[in-house]
Amino acid sequence: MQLKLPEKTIERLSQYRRILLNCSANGKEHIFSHELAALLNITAVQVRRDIMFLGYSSLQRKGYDIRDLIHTIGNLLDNQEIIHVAVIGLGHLGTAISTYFKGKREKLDIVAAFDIHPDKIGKVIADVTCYPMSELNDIVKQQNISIGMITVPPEQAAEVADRLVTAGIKGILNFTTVPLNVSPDVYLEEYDMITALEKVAYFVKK
Amino acid sequence: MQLKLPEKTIERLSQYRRILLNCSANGKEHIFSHELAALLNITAVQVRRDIMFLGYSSLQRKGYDIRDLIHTIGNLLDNQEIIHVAVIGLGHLGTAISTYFKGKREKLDIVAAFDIHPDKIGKVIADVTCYPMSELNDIVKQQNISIGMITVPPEQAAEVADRLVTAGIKGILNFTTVPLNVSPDVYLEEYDMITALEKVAYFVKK
DNA sequence: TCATGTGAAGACATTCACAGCA
DNA sequence: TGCTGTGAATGTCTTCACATGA
Repeated sequence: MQLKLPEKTIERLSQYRRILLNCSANGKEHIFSHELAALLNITAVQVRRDIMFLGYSSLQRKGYDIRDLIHTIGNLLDNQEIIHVAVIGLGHLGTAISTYFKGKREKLDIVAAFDIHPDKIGKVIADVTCYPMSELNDIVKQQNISIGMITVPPEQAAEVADRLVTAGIKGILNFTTVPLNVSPDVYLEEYDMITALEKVAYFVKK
Repeated sequence: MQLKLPEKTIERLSQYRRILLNCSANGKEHIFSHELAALLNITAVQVRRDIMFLGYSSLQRKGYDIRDLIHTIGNLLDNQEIIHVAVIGLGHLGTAISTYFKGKREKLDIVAAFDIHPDKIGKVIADVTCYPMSELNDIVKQQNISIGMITVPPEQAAEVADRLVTAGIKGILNFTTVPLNVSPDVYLEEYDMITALEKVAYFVKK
């Protein structure tokens, strides 16, 4: 569909956009590569290299046009249609994530949450309704949900992943601490906080 | 202190250990590189290469001795003394993380939480007491806390980071969506869920 | 002069391919 | 034979160095 972007570039584009949106909200119209770099603790060359991949060109001398750049990044990262997302597991983590995301991106919409606890079912958090796990398959299909975020306790993660795949999900973001195994046509991103903390601990001691 | 390990290897070592602990708890004593690899969706060569860095050698033919390997990894990742960790912001995210971690690692201990809301203060979640932000500086020093996990709303992240650095913290794990800027002798790890979700969305559409 | 865009070099990470051991 | 350990090749990412343009 598009020239292939390096994975790291994609991550940074997402971050550039977030910062640019913020700058734009503050009335800023142009930005230099070194300004953007400073805000993200990276080098200006890195920023320019990433923007190079977009094929975007600045107005020399005045830096990049913020509004333009936001659109260019959006064209690359976003889908045409809105992508529907579900949260599985509405404990503290699931709740935090739902609240966080809701309304943050036009093209990404959390449309449902699932849980097994009867007292959670029917609850509405940040506009997201919680359904029983038993309806997962039907609702994923009905609502055309293509991404699932797994925030259940570790013991249940593998089963939830299977059910998501069976329901026809296309991407999984796994917040649990167990690595998952899914069919290769489902994109899986592991998001592992224990590893992150242990890494910090490792560098702290040195 | 030790030969320098590649960053990626450190991340995987943390994951290997988690899996090995699990295997060990199930009574398994030896493991082949390809078994470990399959559990993490990586290649067996990768596993062997990482283990090579440890200087650890297997009993040929029977795979790696699980107990030994756990210790070898521990010697590398862990500190001698226990590292004290604080959570700043005891909303849903902070609560989830505290509950998650508590007691998961011998050498990493969450010893305090901080919040500004009066109704949170004094609460005890998973054995972690919540203190008012005003006491942050004192408690970090008293308790010899060297890592802070920031789980406050984005608007407050920068200020919290500054206060942590002033208090003498050595490492920060930032769960908020704003990139932070700290002095270079503080190790900073950004842990950005919006980027992770946007990345999944990108790969899903293709 | 000051910032961008980019070829080329360098650093880092993964995979190939195979020797060697039990 | 089946697995480990590793030199060498490949691939990916970052940085250097500098030509170019306003």
